[in-house]
Amino acid sequence: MPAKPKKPDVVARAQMIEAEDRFIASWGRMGSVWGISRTMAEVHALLYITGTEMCTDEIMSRLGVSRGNVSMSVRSLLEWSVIEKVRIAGDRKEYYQAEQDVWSMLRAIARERIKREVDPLLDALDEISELAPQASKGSSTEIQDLQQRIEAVRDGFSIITTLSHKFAGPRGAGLQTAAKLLARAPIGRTKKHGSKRGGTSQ
Amino acid sequence: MPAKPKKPDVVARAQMIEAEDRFIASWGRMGSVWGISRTMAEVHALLYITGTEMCTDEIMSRLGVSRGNVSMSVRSLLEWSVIEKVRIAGDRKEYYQAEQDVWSMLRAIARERIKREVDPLLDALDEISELAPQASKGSSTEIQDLQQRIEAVRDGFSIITTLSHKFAGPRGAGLQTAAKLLARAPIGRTKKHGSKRGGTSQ
DNA sequence: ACAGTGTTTCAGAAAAAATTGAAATCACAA
DNA sequence: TTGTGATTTCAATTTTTTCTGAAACACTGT
Repeated sequence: MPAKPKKPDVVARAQMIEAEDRFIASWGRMGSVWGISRTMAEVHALLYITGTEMCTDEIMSRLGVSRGNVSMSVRSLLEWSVIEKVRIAGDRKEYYQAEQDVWSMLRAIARERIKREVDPLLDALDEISELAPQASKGSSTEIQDLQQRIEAVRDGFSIITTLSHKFAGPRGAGLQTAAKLLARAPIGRTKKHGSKRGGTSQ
Repeated sequence: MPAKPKKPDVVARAQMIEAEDRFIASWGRMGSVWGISRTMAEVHALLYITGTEMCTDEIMSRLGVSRGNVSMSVRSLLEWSVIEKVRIAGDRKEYYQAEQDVWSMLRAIARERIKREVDPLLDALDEISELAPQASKGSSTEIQDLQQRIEAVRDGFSIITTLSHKFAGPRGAGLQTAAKLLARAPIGRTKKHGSKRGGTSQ
């Protein structure tokens, strides 16, 4: 048990819990917006923000959700590789711990989202492009236009996917370095949100 | 009225409709995954893939959805600036037409998604960071760690937002050029999906 | 094999989100 | 201003998604 350098007073402790809860709530809310179940996002937030490994029961009681829900959420998070199992000697329970490196985490999230949100669309577009009447010299402009529009979308997403795979690949600092690198290149202009603290820094 | 170079035969015409419907269905399905109402995505898909300006009733009957739903969807799409109103002389109805440039469209989508999915989180994180007990030399490691974790997430998203604003800004070919530029830089490795046709081409 | 823990599954319940449809509102020509 | 047709709004409804809880299952030590 690591020594507590200074025992935080009761007030600070309460504030910490409050801040954690708010973080969990915000992350959970975003989860919904991202098409992820709120609980799944909350479990992740809890493990990340506390940095502690926790077992099912601890998660259940802290978030006030059912065992089944925690079980399902944990499974998805493991698939996403944003948390991992931890075994604790002399304890039969499974403990879970969040990836603590933010960029690893963001890459993992990006990867999963591409997988869910872009790949299926690309597959569908390929299929549709084949199904549609083929454009050729003799085709009506309608047919040519249709093919051209499908192709345009397909190519756009294809480029985005390629890019993402480079940046969000599980190994390497792709996203991080790219982001930092590109953040300085003057392609456009930054907008607000540079308010508090270092912010965009670098 | 532009001449039809070759009147497409009935079969080709049917195939076109079929392809359009499939495109609409796929885009709609993705809409759900993206946290957008299915109808909103379908309306956009319809306007994009046909390239035609359409009025409320045409959209209603083609998609088989209610007037109210079309009205709401159209309003959102206008806010997203992925479609625009068109007035047709001597007609009292409003017509709508989709942005036809794919990169403009993708940039608009990216912009809106950042607005919905990242900005509120950044704001929340700032607030939480203030609310949490402030770290200082005398603080317990718990407090320092908490602040450090909040900060880490904040900075990550902050960089992503900055980047996105550069790439997805309404004017300029930010995303397109960046994508093309970066697509060749060997940061990682590409994976599948280069199957049919030009693919990632350029 | 079995007792004791811990985990997963899944049908039904609850909650959230999307959609309808009709009344209210608007916009414009006469 | 009034009449007409188009559009918007929103309470009620339908559909979809998420969550619960308890039974089934799995693992481990005896």
